[in-house]
Amino acid sequence: MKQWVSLMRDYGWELSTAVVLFHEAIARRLGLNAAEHKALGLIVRSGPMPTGTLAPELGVGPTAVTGIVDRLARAGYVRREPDPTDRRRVLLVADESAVPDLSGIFADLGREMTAFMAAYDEREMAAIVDYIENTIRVLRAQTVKLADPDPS
Amino acid sequence: MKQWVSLMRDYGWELSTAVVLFHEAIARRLGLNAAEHKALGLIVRSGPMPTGTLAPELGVGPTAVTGIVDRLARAGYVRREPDPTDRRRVLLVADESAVPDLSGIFADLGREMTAFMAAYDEREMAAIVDYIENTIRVLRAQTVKLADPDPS
DNA sequence: CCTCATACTTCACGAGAATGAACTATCCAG
DNA sequence: CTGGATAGTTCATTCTCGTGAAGTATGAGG
Repeated sequence: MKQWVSLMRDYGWELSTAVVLFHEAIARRLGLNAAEHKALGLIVRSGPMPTGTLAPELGVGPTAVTGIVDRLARAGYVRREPDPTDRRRVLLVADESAVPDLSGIFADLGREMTAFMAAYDEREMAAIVDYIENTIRVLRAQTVKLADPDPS
Repeated sequence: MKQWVSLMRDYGWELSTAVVLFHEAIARRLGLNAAEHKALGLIVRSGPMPTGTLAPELGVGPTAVTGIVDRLARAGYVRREPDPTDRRRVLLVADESAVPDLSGIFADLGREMTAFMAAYDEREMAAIVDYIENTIRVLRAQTVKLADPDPS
């Protein structure tokens, strides 16, 4: 069992690198820099959100968000909509239709993932899900620890 | 079996996000931007390499590498050494000793990963390794496809 | 040797993006 | 209704970083 440890360490590193490079490739394909890509991801996943919510998530000041959203809006990936409940606010809504060739990439990705995962039985699948869940948990914990140098 | 598919899609997204945020947190902790972090990773993993090798990997011109390496060298993460076989070249060598608090993070990460992985038996472990291998393969393939918009 | 190519650096410049102050519009508490 | 707080934007400024041209040093072929 001991030999798995170093093996997994290498695999973890390679997977991590592959994920990062994949993200970078997507951003480049969309013509977005890191901050814009991150912002778009947040808007797509967390649904319509006000501008102010984005600033702390991105780690930039509120003024920078205006520029980031300007570029995303100009590219057509998001649009600004007034918040009906608070007219000071501007809700950022992802424009799904404006991601032309990327849907093909994600479709390919999903198809290929599904293809090789079809070979797993229930117990193997459960183990994989467990592995992923725990990896996410551990990564998040270490990320928090990295952001907070002095946990007093 | 069908319900796994959408479940895995969400997990894939979350894992991917966690990995990216972890990388960003490391870079910030080291005081490095994306290019510098990427360069350091390449030097650490692929051993001593000449400056010129880095430029295409980072997607920048050779002149930019000088600045990137300057910052890495000033921070103490790498040092320049003359190539004994070709005195025009400058070899970039990672300085392992200059990563103080980060070794603790990686030690924690490895320990926690090892901890929950101890519960898997051989067959489960094999499934997980297979999953990781295939995911890496698929991600790399899609990354290439993204970089090359017109595969003629 | 002499010439040309290669490896890296230096420098001046320019593009991109984040910042803080100031401004407008809106909400809310008293 | 009035004063103060909040949401977002605009503007001028500043900073970072990559580029291209030019310079230095070294290697390789005739």
